[in-house]
Amino acid sequence: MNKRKKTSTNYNNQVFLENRCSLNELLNLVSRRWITDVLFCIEDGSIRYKNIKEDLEFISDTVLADRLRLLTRYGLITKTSYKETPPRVEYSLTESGKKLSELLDMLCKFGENSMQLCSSSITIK
Amino acid sequence: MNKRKKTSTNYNNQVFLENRCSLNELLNLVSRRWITDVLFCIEDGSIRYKNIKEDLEFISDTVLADRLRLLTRYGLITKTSYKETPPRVEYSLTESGKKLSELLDMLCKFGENSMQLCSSSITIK
DNA sequence: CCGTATCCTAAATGATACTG
DNA sequence: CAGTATCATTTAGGATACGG
Repeated sequence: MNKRKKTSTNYNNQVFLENRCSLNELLNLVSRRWITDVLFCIEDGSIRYKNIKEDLEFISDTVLADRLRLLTRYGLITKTSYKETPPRVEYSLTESGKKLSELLDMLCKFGENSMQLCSSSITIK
Repeated sequence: MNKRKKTSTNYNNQVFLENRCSLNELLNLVSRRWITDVLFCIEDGSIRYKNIKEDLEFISDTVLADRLRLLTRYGLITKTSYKETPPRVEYSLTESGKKLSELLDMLCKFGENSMQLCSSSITIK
């Protein structure tokens, strides 16, 4: 979405971590705000931009467009554009996307059952 | 680490998402930079602050201290302080931490086998 | 309808100096 | 040794306006 500064320690550390373990790259993708929600929306049948936007009422255009681009770029969803007016675009999960969805479900269950989540990680200093 | 502003859309959206699905809270924790690396370090036997700092050569004191606090707060590791001089503090994984570690391993394998990671998510616009 | 471009705010991360 | 306090930087996320 934004340009990165390629000389910062911040940038270098992220590169270091992603080279160290590919989990870090995956988490950097999957933890972006709204992204798993977008994935689950599509899986549950909200396959058009407008539907997703309605389901996730507070998501902004910039972010939704960015998340769809990322998910497509990583091969987790596919985009089909029909040449009509007004334009129609549909998204669907790939096999890889379905697999990831299952893994995320397991993580979610772990969170609910085995961890003391606080309903708001963000209140923790 | 920093205070949050409780009136921002940014804040409200995060609360919305964490209430919507606890996966979001878990991901918000687990995706913080260095945190899985710290967890794996401890699991692999680097149980003291200094050891972890050596293993993760570029991590800063502020971040390492913060990540240890978070992991402890969420019950993923336990901290044992020995009243000696110089002070000795040791960390170890809880059962919950070990379980999470396994799940993260699965995610990691998924990333390596089923996804086209680009070795640098950060170069993607 | 499905986005993009631009600009701005807030949060995450890091550097430095210091302490029990 | 194992951190904390303060401050600065970088990046993610959001608001608004607009376009094919």
